[in-house]
Formats: sequence, C-alpha cells, structure tokens
Amino acid sequence: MNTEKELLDYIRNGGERFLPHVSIDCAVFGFHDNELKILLLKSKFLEDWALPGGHILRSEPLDVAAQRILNERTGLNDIFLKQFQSFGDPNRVSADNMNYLKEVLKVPLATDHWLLDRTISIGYYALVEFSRVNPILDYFTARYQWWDVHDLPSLVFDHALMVEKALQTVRLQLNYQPVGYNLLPEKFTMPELQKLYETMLEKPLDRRNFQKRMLGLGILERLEERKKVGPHKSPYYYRFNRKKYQEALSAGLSFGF
Amino acid sequence: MNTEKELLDYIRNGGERFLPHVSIDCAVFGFHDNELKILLLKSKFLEDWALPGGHILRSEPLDVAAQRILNERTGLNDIFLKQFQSFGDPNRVSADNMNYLKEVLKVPLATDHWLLDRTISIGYYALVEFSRVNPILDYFTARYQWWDVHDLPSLVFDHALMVEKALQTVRLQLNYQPVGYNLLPEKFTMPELQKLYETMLEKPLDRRNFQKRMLGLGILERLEERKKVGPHKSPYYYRFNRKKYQEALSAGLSFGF
DNA sequence: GCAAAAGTGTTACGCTTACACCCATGG
DNA sequence: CCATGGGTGTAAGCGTAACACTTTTGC
Repeated sequence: MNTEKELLDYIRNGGERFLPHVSIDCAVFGFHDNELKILLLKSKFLEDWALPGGHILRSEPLDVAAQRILNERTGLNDIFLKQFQSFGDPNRVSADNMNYLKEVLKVPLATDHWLLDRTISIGYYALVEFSRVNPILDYFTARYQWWDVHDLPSLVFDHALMVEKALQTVRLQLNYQPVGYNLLPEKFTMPELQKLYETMLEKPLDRRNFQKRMLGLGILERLEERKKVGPHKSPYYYRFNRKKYQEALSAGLSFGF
Repeated sequence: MNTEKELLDYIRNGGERFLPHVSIDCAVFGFHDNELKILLLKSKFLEDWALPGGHILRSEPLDVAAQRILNERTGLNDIFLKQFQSFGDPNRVSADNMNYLKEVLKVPLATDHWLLDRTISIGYYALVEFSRVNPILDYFTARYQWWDVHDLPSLVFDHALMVEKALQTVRLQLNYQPVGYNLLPEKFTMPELQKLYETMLEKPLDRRNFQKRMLGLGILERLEERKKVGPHKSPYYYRFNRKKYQEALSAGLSFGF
C-alpha cells in the first residue's frame, strides 16, 4: 500500500482478498541500550501509536500471515514469532476509532463495511535483532519508533492490553524459549546476555552464578575475540551453538530463572 | 437448537446474530477413575467426534461466549475456562467436511454462505468436576461421552490438534493453575489428589514427599471424615481452603513440579 | 491372619546462593 | 595511577528426593 490508489483499493475491495472479522497484530521486541524495546508505528491518520498488524489472506495460514505482515514492514525473514492470545472485546475498536477512514480518506463506507465490522485480533509476539530491523513506510504509516516497554506512548484501540499480555507471555516463557538467541546479535558478551536477562526478569543477577549457569547449559561458545568497550578489562565475545541449542530446547532446556 | 426449525433458522440467518469467520471450541477436561478425560460429542450428521463449540454473538466478549456455549451444553456455570490458542489453517475445515450441511439437511447453500466460508477457531480449555456435568442434547447432537485423553476416537476437522495443544497447555500450567481445585470434587483424599498429579505429569510421585509438599502450601484443610474404600486403612478427606488458595495464587504459588 | 493401601519423619545429596580478589584498559 | 568493569572458585544453606515401618480394614 504505497500509493493512495492502492490504499483506496484495499479499503474498497480488501474484503475479497482478505478474511473479514479477523486481523493479526504483532508485538515486536528488540533489545538495545540495556532496555527491552517494542516497535510501534504512527499512522498518518491516528493520534496514537499502534502495533504493526494486518489482515489474513483468504487462503493463508495464520503463522504465514504474521510472517508476511512483519516482512512487509521490517524486511526481516524467518522471524521468531509466537501466537500468544486472541483479543475479541466487542468494543476493542470502537466505531469512533474507525472514523478516520471516512473523514480523512473521504471515502463513503457502509456500516457493514468489512473494515468497520467487529474484528477479532490474533496477537503474535516477535523477538528480533534490534539492529537488523529497517522499517519500511507505506502510505498508511508516518513513521516507526522503538519504545522502551517501561515508557510507552498512548496506544490505539486495545493495543496497550496486547503489549501487556505479550510481555507477560515472553517473561513466562523466558526459561523455555530462545530469548537470548533471537534478541541478541550473532556475537555478544556475557555482560550483555546478563543485562538482557536482568531486564526481562526485572531483577539483578549475580555475575558469577549467571556465567556458571549459562556456560553449564553447554549452548555457548567463547570466541577468541574480545569486545573493546572502555577503560577496563575487555569481555569475551560468545555465540550460541545453534545445534546444541536446538538439542537442548528439544530436550526440555530450562534456564532455571 | 432443539428443533429442526431452530436449526434451519440458525443455518439460514445465524450470520446476522453471530460473527462469521470465527468460532470457539472447548476442550473440557474432567478427572475420573484415575484418568484424565475429555468431553466429546457425536453429531447426528458426522462420523467423527467433536469438541463442543459454537459461534460468538455479534456483541459478545470471547470469554462470555465460551462460558455461554459450555453452559448451554453442560448446565454448568462459572466454569474455569482459559483461552489457549487460535486455529486458522485455511484447510482446517474442508469444504467436504461441511457437505453434510447440504446433503443431510437438504438446504441449498451458497458458496459464500456464512457457515461454509473459512473460519478461525479460538480454542479454550475448561477444567470441570466430572460428576457435575450433565450434558444437554440438542437437535445437532446425538450424544456426549467422556474419553480418556490417551485413547481418543477419530475427531472432526482439526480437533485432534486442538486436544493436543490443550493438553500441552494444561500440563505447562499445572504449577500455576488451580488444577486440583477445579477437577476434583469438594471433598477428596490425598491419594486421589496425588493420582491427579501423577496422571497430569505422567510419572509416579513419592507419597510422603507429595503430602508434605501439598500440606506445606497451606491451602488444604483436613476433615475429620475418612473415606471408606476397601480392605485397608481409610484415607482422610481434604478440601481446599478457597481463601488461602486464592491468596497463594495471587502471590505466585508454584506447586514445584 | 493376611493382603492391600494409608499415615508418618529423617537423612543425604545436589543445586542455588552468597561472597572477594585480581586483572585489563583508557584516560 | 586510578577508576571502572570483567574474569574466576569455594563454602554454606536450603530445598528436594530418597527411603521403611506401622496402622487400619475387609475378607
């Protein structure tokens, strides 16, 4: 949807290509500056910020739709994505909230229009490597911005609830999901990994015990290279051993937090 | 839907009262004879067994819809119900699977009929007290039956997948959800409670450690009464102290399994 | 009296936590 | 040389798991 023409076609005829009454919204998490961040977009037509989302093609599986929607917006492929909950409050998107469709776009819309009828949204969360995301603007979107999850702007519809539930889910699954693997770059230091877990768990961890535990899982490889980052000893780089990580996850790995 | 007339009206005009493209299916778990059971129904019009399910009223919240659907089928109120996943494979209900609507009911249906179009189903699981369930038949349903989760019949659509995911979810949440509270009757013995956990965890537990752990949680009350069940010592009855159970859950209770 | 199941307490082990000193680097 | 942060091992304590004998009951 890069032109007004495409947008109008989407509004008028999207109901033929997409499944009405259902949508997908994605809480995209990244990690940067020792903060857990979430990617939000600002529509040209709404005051508040929103999760990236979209509709499901008529014959498209849900997981594929979520991947496609994020790929169109971030350029990323093979994103770590998990469905976490569906949101269906009948007033989650009020008629008022959709008024921009009529007013801003000057398009006459029937009350049973596919975009105005009640819509259930399926919530996905994504874990991505912060630096690899290059948001792609479309005709709908004014800009993208990463937000610290502790300091969010006002969100449209029920998206604040979605973020809250996505966060809860990620935190609960921290012990069993490859959170570090997906949120950190290829190479990272032990203090960086620890900061990630401290941020997720919202509590400080003991450096020595943390390192013992992580190395004890047998899924990390220490590199020769050290990161040079200031007036002190340089930390080693580590990377995940993909194969061993996969094996450990299959075998019921728990990080023990 | 107790008469053919009501059923026909539902098929013809249900799309006005219910939200199309979305449905709810419920995996109802009970515990009996030391087995975890699931409640399935046999439609008059299908070969295979099915989870109880239904559609969402146009302005009804999801959780309310799930409660209503189960209440209509089991007579139970205030059921412990949790949404666990939405299922949206485009072929989860094939056109062939819906042929019964045309053939058996002899109703001419357009291809864009609200019941034939692709439908996303929101999966809920319920934990109920086995003995309190009195299934209510309607015009659609031939009968209900409890099935051991290890020995299920052939299921319609993608309902086998739903049962599998529901089971996974229940097992994962065993430590944080009041599983015993909802699956057992008011009064129960310690061996019964232990059997429930052994069934859920699929492994034997030590009697003494189990009892210590459960009593240590401070949510059980021992009654004077003992259950008389055979040529051996009679076990005490216990019941949950609701108030303390709620407090413990809020405080982040974990059973430790 | 015997078979079957329930009531009960103690010990050992392992895992988790707490904790401190030395080293490298940049300014 | 000093401030900052990273690398590393050990000891104590707590929680979990292992384990056996006695009691009750029905036949």
